[in-house]
Amino acid sequence: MTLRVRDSCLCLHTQRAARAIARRFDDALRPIGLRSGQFSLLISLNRPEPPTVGSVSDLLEMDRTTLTANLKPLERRGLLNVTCDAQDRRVRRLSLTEEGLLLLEQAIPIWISTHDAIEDETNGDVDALRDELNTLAKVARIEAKV
Amino acid sequence: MTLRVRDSCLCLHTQRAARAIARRFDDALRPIGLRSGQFSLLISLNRPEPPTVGSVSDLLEMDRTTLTANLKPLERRGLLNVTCDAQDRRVRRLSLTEEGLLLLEQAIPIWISTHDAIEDETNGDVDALRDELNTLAKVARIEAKV
DNA sequence: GACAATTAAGTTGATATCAACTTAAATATA
DNA sequence: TATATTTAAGTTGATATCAACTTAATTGTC
Repeated sequence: MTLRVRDSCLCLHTQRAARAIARRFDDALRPIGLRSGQFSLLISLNRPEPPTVGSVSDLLEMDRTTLTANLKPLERRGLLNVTCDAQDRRVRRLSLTEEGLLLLEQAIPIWISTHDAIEDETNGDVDALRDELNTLAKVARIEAKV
Repeated sequence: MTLRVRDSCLCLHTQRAARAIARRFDDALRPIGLRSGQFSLLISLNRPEPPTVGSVSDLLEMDRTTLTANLKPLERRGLLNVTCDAQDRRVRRLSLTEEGLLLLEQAIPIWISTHDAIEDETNGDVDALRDELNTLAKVARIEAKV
């Protein structure tokens, strides 16, 4: 029985793939001092309208308090700013600094080459995988609230 | 450009799905005091021959030092034992205790119902997803060593 | 057998993750 | 308008994650 669980558990398999791919991007991004999660976070902030804490944590399927914690080292490095919203003072808006934007520009070519290499090696339908991951995330989220 | 990255990045999408599904299993397993990762770890130990630290961290695609850290709370709770190998004294062998096995038996039905619910909701080919996740993990691992 | 190289695992320090609780502001209701 | 409810976000404490460094034991080479 435990064998069946070990071999079929979607949670285990997703975690395992997530750790492996995160390490791959961590390695690639190390020269510019970013981790994979930090890159994903910065990418999520590059919008015309600075997003709120809640909207970014929803986008990343991440606990709100995790995001708060993750912002701190990036804010210390001057890569982003956290400012109060003018209309609603409960709301915090997250924006990239000039420095953050410059670092992101350095990160993009690294992301492209790393991602291309993984896609090439995968030899599968990457778009289908992405769709299935989105479905999985959505299902897990909705179910948890029922 | 950052939009393309955000929408297509396999790293981001895998992390996101991993967080969502982990929370789902965390919720389900909370009544028996296990997190999803702890459940996966205990499941990995339920073998005739107690596995070594290195073999389990390979199986879970997890850094060896992460596994060392994760063992501690479970060992404190008396769910597993860490013992020296008789042949090679560098090697540590990990085994479930009686208590750990009993807890695992309580966890199995929770896993089944949770996993079934997610599979039902997914409406997709879960086996294909699992295969693609395995490929992704394998590719990321091999590439990193080149 | 002595010593170098390799291998298995632990320690430390920084970031990541989430639950439970708290704070503060906006909104709804009396 | 006063108070209750709701909403957005922060704080604290525990576990999770990994890199860099270290320790200790085995293996290889002379």
